[in-house]
Amino acid sequence: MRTPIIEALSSQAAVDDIQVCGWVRTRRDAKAFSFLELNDGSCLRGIQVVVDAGTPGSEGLAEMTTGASVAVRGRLVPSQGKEQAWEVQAAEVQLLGAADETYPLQKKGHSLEFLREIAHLRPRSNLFGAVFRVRSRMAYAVHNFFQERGFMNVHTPMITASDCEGAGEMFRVTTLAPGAAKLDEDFFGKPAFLTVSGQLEAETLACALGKVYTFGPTFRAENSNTSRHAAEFWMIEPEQAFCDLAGNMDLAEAQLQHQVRDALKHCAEDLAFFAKYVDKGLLERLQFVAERPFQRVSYTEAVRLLEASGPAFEYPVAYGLNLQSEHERWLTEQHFQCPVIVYNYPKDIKPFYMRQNEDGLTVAAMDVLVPGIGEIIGGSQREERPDRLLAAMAQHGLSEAEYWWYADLRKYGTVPHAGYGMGFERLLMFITGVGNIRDVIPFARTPGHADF
RNA sequence: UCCGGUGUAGCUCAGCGGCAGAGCGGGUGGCUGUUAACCAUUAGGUCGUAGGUUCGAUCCCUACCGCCGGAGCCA
Repeated sequence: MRTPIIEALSSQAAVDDIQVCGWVRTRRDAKAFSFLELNDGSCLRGIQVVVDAGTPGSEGLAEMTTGASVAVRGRLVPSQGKEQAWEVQAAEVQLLGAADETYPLQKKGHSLEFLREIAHLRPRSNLFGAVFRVRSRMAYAVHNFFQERGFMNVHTPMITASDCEGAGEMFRVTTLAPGAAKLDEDFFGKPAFLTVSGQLEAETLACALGKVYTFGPTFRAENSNTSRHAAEFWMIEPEQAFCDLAGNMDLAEAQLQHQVRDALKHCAEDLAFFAKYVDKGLLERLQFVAERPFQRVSYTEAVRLLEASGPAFEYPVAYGLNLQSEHERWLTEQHFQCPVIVYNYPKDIKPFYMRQNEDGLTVAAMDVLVPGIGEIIGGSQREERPDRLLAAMAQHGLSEAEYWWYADLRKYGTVPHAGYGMGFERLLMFITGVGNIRDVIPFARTPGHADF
Protein backbone atom coordinates (compact mmCIF):
# COMPACT_ATOMS: atom_id res chain seq x y z
CA MET A 1 0.00 0.00 0.00
CA ARG A 2 1.46 3.33 -1.06
CA THR A 3 2.00 5.94 1.63
CA PRO A 4 1.66 9.53 0.43
CA ILE A 5 4.90 11.38 1.02
CA ILE A 6 3.13 14.01 3.13
CA GLU A 7 2.22 11.23 5.58
CA ALA A 8 5.67 9.65 5.55
CA LEU A 9 7.32 13.00 6.31
CA SER A 10 5.01 13.70 9.23
CA SER A 11 5.46 10.26 10.74
CA GLN A 12 5.91 10.10 14.51
CA ALA A 13 7.98 6.91 14.51
CA ALA A 14 10.12 4.75 12.29
CA VAL A 15 8.27 2.32 10.02
CA ASP A 16 9.69 -1.11 9.17
CA ASP A 17 7.91 -1.55 5.85
CA ILE A 18 6.77 1.42 3.81
CA GLN A 19 6.10 2.02 0.13
CA VAL A 20 6.43 5.43 -1.48
CA CYS A 21 5.99 6.34 -5.12
CA GLY A 22 6.80 9.52 -6.94
CA TRP A 23 8.74 11.38 -9.56
CA VAL A 24 12.48 11.90 -9.21
CA ARG A 25 13.46 15.49 -8.54
CA THR A 26 17.17 14.85 -8.27
CA ARG A 27 19.59 11.99 -7.80
CA ARG A 28 22.94 12.23 -6.10
CA ASP A 29 25.31 9.31 -6.49
CA ALA A 30 28.00 8.07 -4.16
CA LYS A 31 30.22 5.11 -4.78
CA ALA A 32 28.31 2.68 -2.61
CA PHE A 33 24.82 4.22 -2.75
CA SER A 34 22.60 6.88 -4.28
CA PHE A 35 20.22 9.49 -2.93
CA LEU A 36 16.91 9.86 -4.73
CA GLU A 37 14.63 12.74 -3.95
CA LEU A 38 11.04 11.77 -4.74
CA ASN A 39 8.03 14.06 -4.93
CA ASP A 40 4.48 12.74 -5.31
CA GLY A 41 2.54 16.00 -5.26
CA SER A 42 0.96 15.38 -1.87
CA CYS A 43 3.05 18.21 -0.47
CA LEU A 44 5.74 20.64 -1.44
CA ARG A 45 8.63 18.64 -0.05
CA GLY A 46 10.04 15.42 -1.39
CA ILE A 47 11.35 12.47 0.53
CA GLN A 48 14.95 11.32 0.41
CA VAL A 49 15.48 7.69 -0.52
CA VAL A 50 18.81 5.97 0.12
CA VAL A 51 19.53 3.18 -2.36
CA ASP A 52 22.56 1.04 -1.50
CA ALA A 53 24.46 -0.59 -4.32
CA GLY A 54 23.05 -4.06 -4.90
CA THR A 55 19.55 -3.20 -3.71
CA PRO A 56 17.02 -5.16 -5.80
CA GLY A 57 16.03 -2.91 -8.70
CA SER A 58 19.07 -0.67 -8.36
CA GLU A 59 20.28 -1.82 -11.77
CA GLY A 60 17.67 0.64 -13.08
CA LEU A 61 19.25 3.48 -11.14
CA ALA A 62 20.92 4.97 -14.20
CA GLU A 63 17.51 5.68 -15.68
CA MET A 64 16.10 7.15 -12.45
CA THR A 65 16.86 10.65 -13.60
CA THR A 66 14.93 13.87 -12.99
CA GLY A 67 11.34 13.30 -14.07
CA ALA A 68 11.35 9.50 -13.95
CA SER A 69 8.68 7.71 -11.92
CA VAL A 70 9.80 5.31 -9.25
CA ALA A 71 8.29 3.02 -6.62
CA VAL A 72 10.26 2.25 -3.48
CA ARG A 73 9.80 -0.19 -0.63
CA GLY A 74 11.91 0.02 2.47
CA ARG A 75 12.23 1.28 6.01
CA LEU A 76 11.32 4.80 7.15
CA VAL A 77 14.22 5.77 9.38
CA PRO A 78 15.60 8.95 10.98
CA SER A 79 17.84 10.70 8.50
CA GLN A 80 21.54 11.23 9.19
CA GLY A 81 21.36 14.39 7.12
CA LYS A 82 20.48 17.83 8.44
CA GLU A 83 17.84 18.80 5.91
CA GLN A 84 15.18 16.24 6.75
CA ALA A 85 13.92 14.29 9.73
CA TRP A 86 13.01 11.10 7.88
CA GLU A 87 14.29 9.18 4.91
CA VAL A 88 13.58 5.84 3.31
CA GLN A 89 16.28 3.18 3.36
CA ALA A 90 15.31 1.26 0.23
CA ALA A 91 14.92 -2.52 0.30
CA GLU A 92 13.64 -2.55 -3.26
CA VAL A 93 13.35 0.09 -5.97
CA GLN A 94 11.44 -0.12 -9.22
CA LEU A 95 11.70 2.13 -12.22
CA LEU A 96 8.13 2.69 -13.42
CA GLY A 97 8.78 5.10 -16.25
CA ALA A 98 12.01 6.68 -17.41
CA ALA A 99 12.33 10.32 -18.46
CA ASP A 100 15.07 10.85 -21.02
CA GLU A 101 17.33 13.86 -21.41
CA THR A 102 14.61 15.79 -23.24
CA TYR A 103 12.56 16.12 -20.03
CA PRO A 104 12.07 19.87 -19.93
CA LEU A 105 11.88 20.52 -16.18
CA GLN A 106 15.31 21.17 -14.72
CA LYS A 107 16.40 21.31 -11.13
CA LYS A 108 16.92 25.04 -11.50
CA GLY A 109 14.23 27.68 -11.84
CA HIS A 110 12.30 28.29 -15.04
CA SER A 111 10.44 31.35 -16.21
CA LEU A 112 6.67 31.32 -15.87
CA GLU A 113 6.42 31.96 -19.61
CA PHE A 114 8.34 28.81 -20.44
CA LEU A 115 6.31 26.75 -17.98
CA ARG A 116 3.07 27.91 -19.63
CA GLU A 117 4.27 26.23 -22.81
CA ILE A 118 4.50 22.92 -20.97
CA ALA A 119 1.26 23.21 -19.02
CA HIS A 120 0.96 19.40 -18.97
CA LEU A 121 4.20 19.08 -16.99
CA ARG A 122 4.33 22.26 -14.93
CA PRO A 123 2.21 20.79 -12.09
CA ARG A 124 5.35 18.77 -11.27
CA SER A 125 7.23 21.95 -10.46
CA ASN A 126 7.33 23.28 -6.91
CA LEU A 127 5.45 26.46 -7.75
CA PHE A 128 2.60 24.90 -9.71
CA GLY A 129 2.24 21.96 -7.38
CA ALA A 130 1.73 24.50 -4.61
CA VAL A 131 -0.70 26.60 -6.66
CA PHE A 132 -2.90 23.65 -7.51
CA ARG A 133 -2.89 22.29 -3.97
CA VAL A 134 -4.03 25.70 -2.74
CA ARG A 135 -6.62 25.83 -5.52
CA SER A 136 -8.07 22.54 -4.32
CA ARG A 137 -8.16 23.64 -0.70
CA MET A 138 -9.78 26.97 -1.57
CA ALA A 139 -12.52 25.22 -3.56
CA TYR A 140 -13.18 23.06 -0.52
CA ALA A 141 -13.26 26.15 1.68
CA VAL A 142 -15.84 27.79 -0.58
CA HIS A 143 -18.23 24.90 -0.04
CA ASN A 144 -17.40 24.78 3.67
CA PHE A 145 -18.14 28.44 4.17
CA PHE A 146 -21.53 28.40 2.51
CA GLN A 147 -22.69 24.98 3.63
CA GLU A 148 -21.91 25.79 7.27
CA ARG A 149 -24.09 28.87 6.94
CA GLY A 150 -27.08 27.06 5.49
CA PHE A 151 -26.57 28.00 1.85
CA MET A 152 -27.71 25.49 -0.77
CA ASN A 153 -25.39 24.73 -3.64
CA VAL A 154 -27.36 25.16 -6.88
CA HIS A 155 -26.30 24.22 -10.38
CA THR A 156 -27.18 26.85 -12.93
CA PRO A 157 -26.93 26.11 -16.67
CA MET A 158 -23.73 26.36 -18.67
CA ILE A 159 -25.74 26.86 -21.84
CA THR A 160 -28.13 29.77 -21.86
CA ALA A 161 -30.36 31.50 -24.37
CA SER A 162 -30.54 34.75 -22.46
CA ASP A 163 -27.74 36.97 -23.62
CA CYS A 164 -26.65 40.22 -22.03
CA GLU A 165 -26.78 40.93 -18.30
CA GLY A 166 -24.23 43.49 -19.32
CA ALA A 167 -21.48 41.01 -18.55
CA GLY A 168 -19.71 41.00 -21.88
CA GLU A 169 -19.39 39.11 -25.13
CA MET A 170 -20.60 35.52 -25.23
CA PHE A 171 -19.48 32.34 -26.95
CA ARG A 172 -22.05 30.97 -29.35
CA VAL A 173 -23.14 27.35 -28.93
CA THR A 174 -24.45 25.79 -32.12
CA THR A 175 -24.77 22.58 -34.10
CA LEU A 176 -25.26 24.48 -37.37
CA ALA A 177 -22.62 24.35 -40.05
CA PRO A 178 -20.68 27.60 -40.49
CA GLY A 179 -22.67 30.05 -42.57
CA ALA A 180 -25.93 28.14 -42.21
CA ALA A 181 -28.94 30.24 -43.07
CA LYS A 182 -31.78 28.69 -41.10
CA LEU A 183 -31.05 29.78 -37.55
CA ASP A 184 -34.35 28.37 -36.28
CA GLU A 185 -33.08 24.88 -37.19
CA ASP A 186 -30.33 25.16 -34.62
CA PHE A 187 -30.27 22.63 -31.77
CA PHE A 188 -32.23 24.78 -29.33
CA GLY A 189 -34.40 26.44 -31.95
CA LYS A 190 -32.83 29.79 -31.13
CA PRO A 191 -29.39 31.24 -30.55
CA ALA A 192 -27.66 29.79 -27.51
CA PHE A 193 -24.51 30.77 -25.66
CA LEU A 194 -22.12 29.73 -22.91
CA THR A 195 -23.12 31.44 -19.70
CA VAL A 196 -21.42 34.61 -18.54
CA SER A 197 -23.05 34.38 -15.11
CA GLY A 198 -25.47 32.16 -13.25
CA GLN A 199 -26.86 35.11 -11.36
CA LEU A 200 -30.32 35.45 -12.90
CA GLU A 201 -31.00 31.73 -12.48
CA ALA A 202 -29.52 31.78 -8.97
CA GLU A 203 -31.95 34.55 -8.07
CA THR A 204 -34.87 32.27 -8.93
CA LEU A 205 -33.52 29.60 -6.60
CA ALA A 206 -32.79 32.10 -3.84
CA CYS A 207 -36.41 33.19 -4.11
CA ALA A 208 -37.41 29.67 -3.16
CA LEU A 209 -34.61 28.16 -1.08
CA GLY A 210 -33.60 31.37 0.67
CA LYS A 211 -29.81 31.18 0.61
CA VAL A 212 -28.01 29.64 -2.37
CA TYR A 213 -24.64 29.71 -4.09
CA THR A 214 -23.20 28.56 -7.37
CA PHE A 215 -19.60 27.59 -7.99
CA GLY A 216 -18.76 26.75 -11.55
CA PRO A 217 -17.18 27.73 -14.85
CA THR A 218 -18.10 30.91 -16.64
CA PHE A 219 -17.22 32.09 -20.13
CA ARG A 220 -16.46 35.48 -21.59
CA ALA A 221 -15.58 36.04 -25.24
CA GLU A 222 -14.03 39.43 -24.57
CA ASN A 223 -10.78 40.12 -26.35
CA SER A 224 -9.16 40.91 -23.03
CA ASN A 225 -5.43 40.52 -22.91
CA THR A 226 -4.44 41.14 -19.34
CA SER A 227 -2.98 39.23 -16.44
CA ARG A 228 -6.39 39.29 -14.71
CA HIS A 229 -8.74 38.01 -17.45
CA ALA A 230 -9.44 34.58 -18.86
CA ALA A 231 -12.06 33.42 -21.35
CA GLU A 232 -12.98 30.52 -19.07
CA PHE A 233 -12.89 31.04 -15.33
CA TRP A 234 -14.63 29.84 -12.22
CA MET A 235 -16.99 32.03 -10.31
CA ILE A 236 -18.69 31.82 -6.93
CA GLU A 237 -22.10 33.48 -6.88
CA PRO A 238 -24.05 33.53 -3.60
CA GLU A 239 -27.57 34.92 -3.58
CA GLN A 240 -29.70 35.59 -0.47
CA ALA A 241 -33.39 36.33 -0.19
CA PHE A 242 -34.49 38.74 2.54
CA CYS A 243 -31.11 40.46 2.35
CA ASP A 244 -30.06 44.02 1.56
CA LEU A 245 -26.81 45.58 0.42
CA ALA A 246 -25.36 45.80 3.93
CA GLY A 247 -26.00 42.09 4.47
CA ASN A 248 -24.42 41.39 1.12
CA MET A 249 -21.28 43.30 2.06
CA ASP A 250 -21.13 41.47 5.39
CA LEU A 251 -21.26 38.14 3.57
CA ALA A 252 -18.59 39.12 1.04
CA GLU A 253 -16.25 40.28 3.78
CA ALA A 254 -16.85 37.16 5.86
CA GLN A 255 -16.25 34.85 2.91
CA LEU A 256 -13.05 36.53 1.80
CA GLN A 257 -11.74 36.41 5.36
CA HIS A 258 -12.77 32.78 5.67
CA GLN A 259 -10.82 31.88 2.53
CA VAL A 260 -7.73 33.68 3.78
CA ARG A 261 -7.87 32.14 7.26
CA ASP A 262 -8.42 28.69 5.81
CA ALA A 263 -5.41 29.06 3.53
CA LEU A 264 -3.22 30.29 6.38
CA LYS A 265 -4.27 27.33 8.49
CA HIS A 266 -4.24 24.51 5.94
CA CYS A 267 -1.74 25.61 3.29
CA ALA A 268 1.02 27.01 5.49
CA GLU A 269 3.90 25.24 3.76
CA ASP A 270 2.78 26.24 0.27
CA LEU A 271 2.10 29.83 1.34
CA ALA A 272 5.56 30.03 2.87
CA PHE A 273 6.94 28.96 -0.50
CA PHE A 274 5.02 31.74 -2.26
CA ALA A 275 6.21 34.22 0.35
CA LYS A 276 9.81 33.21 -0.29
CA TYR A 277 9.84 33.07 -4.08
CA VAL A 278 6.81 34.96 -5.42
CA ASP A 279 5.66 37.74 -3.09
CA LYS A 280 7.74 38.71 -0.08
CA GLY A 281 4.92 40.53 1.70
CA LEU A 282 2.33 37.82 1.19
CA LEU A 283 1.96 36.47 4.71
CA GLU A 284 1.76 39.91 6.32
CA ARG A 285 -0.93 40.95 3.86
CA LEU A 286 -2.99 37.80 4.36
CA GLN A 287 -2.66 38.07 8.13
CA PHE A 288 -3.81 41.66 7.96
CA VAL A 289 -6.83 40.82 5.81
CA ALA A 290 -7.78 37.92 8.06
CA GLU A 291 -7.86 40.10 11.15
CA ARG A 292 -9.02 43.59 10.21
CA PRO A 293 -12.46 44.77 9.11
CA PHE A 294 -12.68 46.03 5.54
CA GLN A 295 -13.11 49.71 4.80
CA ARG A 296 -16.49 50.67 3.35
CA VAL A 297 -16.85 53.81 1.34
CA SER A 298 -19.62 55.05 -0.94
CA TYR A 299 -18.83 55.77 -4.56
CA THR A 300 -19.50 59.45 -3.86
CA GLU A 301 -17.02 59.49 -0.98
CA ALA A 302 -14.49 57.55 -3.04
CA VAL A 303 -14.68 60.14 -5.79
CA ARG A 304 -14.24 62.90 -3.21
CA LEU A 305 -11.18 61.16 -1.75
CA LEU A 306 -9.67 60.67 -5.19
CA GLU A 307 -10.30 64.30 -6.14
CA ALA A 308 -8.70 65.50 -2.92
CA SER A 309 -5.72 63.16 -3.27
CA GLY A 310 -2.28 64.34 -4.20
CA PRO A 311 -1.23 62.13 -7.14
CA ALA A 312 -2.17 63.03 -10.66
CA PHE A 313 -4.11 60.24 -12.35
CA GLU A 314 -3.89 59.38 -16.01
CA TYR A 315 -7.67 59.15 -16.24
CA PRO A 316 -10.03 61.82 -14.94
CA VAL A 317 -11.92 61.41 -11.69
CA ALA A 318 -15.47 62.74 -11.75
CA TYR A 319 -18.84 61.73 -10.42
CA GLY A 320 -20.59 59.57 -13.00
CA LEU A 321 -17.43 58.05 -14.46
CA ASN A 322 -16.27 54.52 -13.79
CA LEU A 323 -13.41 54.13 -11.36
CA GLN A 324 -10.31 53.19 -13.34
CA SER A 325 -7.82 50.54 -12.29
CA GLU A 326 -5.42 53.22 -11.10
CA HIS A 327 -8.17 54.76 -8.95
CA GLU A 328 -9.13 51.44 -7.41
CA ARG A 329 -5.50 50.66 -6.72
CA TRP A 330 -4.96 54.01 -5.07
CA LEU A 331 -7.92 53.47 -2.77
CA THR A 332 -6.94 49.98 -1.66
CA GLU A 333 -3.12 50.17 -1.87
CA GLN A 334 -2.30 53.78 -1.02
CA HIS A 335 -5.14 55.36 0.90
CA PHE A 336 -6.75 52.61 2.97
CA GLN A 337 -4.06 49.96 2.56
CA CYS A 338 -6.55 47.17 3.09
CA PRO A 339 -9.55 45.67 1.27
CA VAL A 340 -12.11 48.33 0.42
CA ILE A 341 -15.79 47.96 -0.40
CA VAL A 342 -17.09 50.72 -2.66
CA TYR A 343 -20.90 50.89 -2.77
CA ASN A 344 -23.79 52.90 -4.23
CA TYR A 345 -22.58 53.50 -7.78
CA PRO A 346 -24.31 55.80 -10.28
CA LYS A 347 -27.07 53.84 -11.95
CA ASP A 348 -25.95 54.75 -15.46
CA ILE A 349 -22.74 52.74 -15.24
CA LYS A 350 -24.32 49.60 -13.78
CA PRO A 351 -26.57 46.80 -15.14
CA PHE A 352 -30.37 46.83 -15.15
CA TYR A 353 -30.97 44.41 -12.29
CA MET A 354 -29.39 46.49 -9.53
CA ARG A 355 -31.77 48.10 -7.03
CA GLN A 356 -32.30 51.82 -7.38
CA ASN A 357 -31.60 53.86 -4.28
CA GLU A 358 -33.98 56.50 -2.98
CA ASP A 359 -31.76 59.31 -4.27
CA GLY A 360 -32.80 58.35 -7.79
CA LEU A 361 -29.17 58.60 -8.91
CA THR A 362 -27.44 55.53 -7.56
CA VAL A 363 -27.97 51.79 -7.34
CA ALA A 364 -27.20 49.45 -4.44
CA ALA A 365 -24.05 48.02 -6.02
CA MET A 366 -20.80 47.10 -4.35
CA ASP A 367 -17.29 46.14 -5.45
CA VAL A 368 -14.69 44.62 -3.15
CA LEU A 369 -11.20 45.85 -4.04
CA VAL A 370 -8.04 44.20 -2.75
CA PRO A 371 -4.42 45.32 -2.96
CA GLY A 372 -2.56 43.93 -5.95
CA ILE A 373 -5.60 42.62 -7.79
CA GLY A 374 -8.22 45.36 -7.78
CA GLU A 375 -11.77 44.13 -8.12
CA ILE A 376 -12.21 40.62 -6.72
CA ILE A 377 -15.95 40.74 -6.00
CA GLY A 378 -18.80 42.59 -7.67
CA GLY A 379 -22.37 42.46 -6.42
CA SER A 380 -25.56 44.27 -5.61
CA GLN A 381 -28.94 44.25 -4.00
CA ARG A 382 -31.32 43.29 -6.81
CA GLU A 383 -34.28 45.38 -7.88
CA GLU A 384 -37.29 43.60 -6.36
CA ARG A 385 -39.96 46.20 -7.24
CA PRO A 386 -41.71 45.13 -10.46
CA ASP A 387 -42.35 48.60 -11.82
CA ARG A 388 -38.78 49.73 -11.24
CA LEU A 389 -37.37 46.57 -12.78
CA LEU A 390 -39.49 46.84 -15.92
CA ALA A 391 -38.54 50.49 -16.28
CA ALA A 392 -34.85 49.64 -15.96
CA MET A 393 -35.15 46.84 -18.51
CA ALA A 394 -36.80 49.23 -20.94
CA GLN A 395 -34.03 51.76 -20.37
CA HIS A 396 -31.41 49.12 -21.14
CA GLY A 397 -33.28 47.97 -24.22
CA LEU A 398 -34.13 44.50 -22.91
CA SER A 399 -37.26 42.73 -24.05
CA GLU A 400 -39.83 41.78 -21.45
CA ALA A 401 -40.69 38.71 -23.49
CA GLU A 402 -37.16 37.40 -23.13
CA TYR A 403 -36.97 37.93 -19.36
CA TRP A 404 -40.56 37.09 -18.45
CA TRP A 405 -39.43 34.51 -15.94
CA TYR A 406 -37.06 36.96 -14.28
CA ALA A 407 -39.84 39.54 -14.03
CA ASP A 408 -42.18 36.87 -12.62
CA LEU A 409 -40.03 36.69 -9.48
CA ARG A 410 -41.20 40.25 -8.76
CA LYS A 411 -44.77 39.51 -9.74
CA TYR A 412 -45.22 36.61 -7.31
CA GLY A 413 -44.08 37.09 -3.74
CA THR A 414 -41.18 39.40 -4.43
CA VAL A 415 -38.60 39.87 -1.69
CA PRO A 416 -35.52 42.00 -1.19
CA HIS A 417 -32.51 39.94 -2.20
CA ALA A 418 -28.85 40.42 -2.92
CA GLY A 419 -25.79 38.57 -4.12
CA TYR A 420 -22.35 38.85 -5.64
CA GLY A 421 -19.84 37.19 -7.88
CA MET A 422 -16.33 36.33 -6.79
CA GLY A 423 -13.73 35.39 -9.38
CA PHE A 424 -12.14 32.19 -8.11
CA GLU A 425 -8.90 32.71 -10.00
CA ARG A 426 -8.63 36.27 -8.72
CA LEU A 427 -9.07 34.92 -5.22
CA LEU A 428 -6.22 32.49 -5.89
CA MET A 429 -4.02 35.28 -7.21
CA PHE A 430 -4.67 37.21 -4.03
CA ILE A 431 -3.96 34.24 -1.78
CA THR A 432 -0.86 32.95 -3.58
CA GLY A 433 0.61 36.24 -4.72
CA VAL A 434 0.92 34.81 -8.24
CA GLY A 435 0.55 37.77 -10.59
CA ASN A 436 -0.95 36.20 -13.70
CA ILE A 437 -4.32 34.48 -13.98
CA ARG A 438 -2.79 32.06 -16.51
CA ASP A 439 -0.73 30.62 -13.66
CA VAL A 440 -3.50 29.82 -11.18
CA ILE A 441 -5.61 27.70 -13.53
CA PRO A 442 -4.19 24.45 -14.91
CA PHE A 443 -5.02 25.14 -18.54
CA ALA A 444 -5.74 28.79 -19.25
CA ARG A 445 -8.04 29.85 -22.06
CA THR A 446 -7.26 33.34 -23.33
CA PRO A 447 -7.70 34.98 -26.75
CA GLY A 448 -5.86 32.83 -29.29
CA HIS A 449 -5.04 30.12 -26.77
CA ALA A 450 -6.92 26.88 -26.19
CA ASP A 451 -3.98 24.49 -26.08
CA PHE A 452 -3.98 21.19 -24.26
C1' U B 1 -8.05 46.16 -29.55
C1' C B 2 -4.43 50.28 -28.10
C1' C B 3 0.54 51.77 -25.93
C1' G B 4 5.43 50.16 -24.55
C1' G B 5 9.13 46.33 -24.36
C1' U B 6 11.31 41.88 -26.12
C1' G B 7 12.87 37.55 -29.45
C1' U B 8 20.67 34.61 -29.62
C1' A B 9 22.13 26.84 -27.38
C1' G B 10 17.22 22.48 -24.06
C1' C B 11 16.65 26.73 -19.99
C1' U B 12 18.22 31.83 -18.15
C1' C B 13 20.74 35.51 -20.55
C1' A B 14 25.33 38.48 -22.32
C1' G B 15 27.27 40.24 -26.90
C1' C B 16 28.85 42.72 -31.54
C1' G B 17 28.57 46.21 -38.80
C1' G B 18 33.89 41.54 -39.89
C1' C B 19 35.52 33.41 -36.73
C1' A B 20 28.68 32.71 -32.22
C1' G B 21 29.55 33.47 -26.00
C1' A B 22 28.61 32.40 -20.47
C1' G B 23 26.00 30.03 -16.52
C1' C B 24 22.65 26.21 -15.78
C1' G B 25 20.72 21.66 -17.90
C1' G B 26 22.35 17.02 -21.02
C1' G B 27 26.62 13.20 -22.12
C1' U B 28 31.30 11.13 -20.18
C1' G B 29 34.99 10.46 -16.17
C1' G B 30 36.05 11.32 -10.99
C1' C B 31 34.90 12.31 -5.78
C1' U B 32 31.81 12.70 -1.55
C1' G B 33 26.00 10.78 3.97
C1' U B 34 24.65 14.04 -0.24
C1' U B 35 20.87 18.46 0.13
C1' A B 36 18.94 22.99 -6.70
C1' A B 37 25.94 18.45 -4.13
C1' C B 38 31.02 19.12 -5.96
C1' C B 39 35.50 18.73 -9.62
C1' A B 40 37.03 17.80 -14.64
C1' U B 41 35.66 17.10 -19.60
C1' U B 42 32.38 17.13 -23.90
C1' A B 43 28.41 17.80 -27.36
C1' G B 44 24.94 21.40 -28.61
C1' G B 45 23.12 27.40 -32.98
C1' U B 46 18.87 28.72 -39.80
C1' C B 47 20.90 34.62 -33.70
C1' G B 48 11.82 34.57 -34.55
C1' U B 49 10.25 34.98 -40.14
C1' A B 50 10.48 37.74 -44.79
C1' G B 51 12.34 41.78 -47.27
C1' G B 52 15.78 46.13 -47.44
C1' U B 53 20.54 49.13 -46.58
C1' U B 54 25.82 47.53 -46.88
C1' C B 55 31.83 44.97 -49.77
C1' G B 56 29.86 42.31 -45.54
C1' A B 57 23.84 42.09 -41.14
C1' U B 58 22.75 38.12 -35.41
C1' C B 59 23.74 43.63 -35.01
C1' C B 60 20.97 49.13 -38.74
C1' C B 61 15.80 49.90 -41.29
C1' U B 62 10.63 48.02 -42.63
C1' A B 63 6.75 44.52 -42.25
C1' C B 64 4.80 40.27 -40.09
C1' C B 65 4.65 36.59 -36.13
C1' G B 66 5.42 35.08 -30.99
C1' C B 67 5.99 36.40 -25.98
C1' C B 68 5.97 39.99 -21.74
C1' G B 69 4.17 44.46 -19.17
C1' G B 70 0.43 48.33 -18.98
C1' A B 71 -4.59 50.13 -20.54
C1' G B 72 -9.83 49.34 -21.86
C1' C B 73 -13.77 45.66 -20.41
C1' C B 74 -14.73 43.00 -16.08
C1' A B 75 -14.72 38.59 -12.08
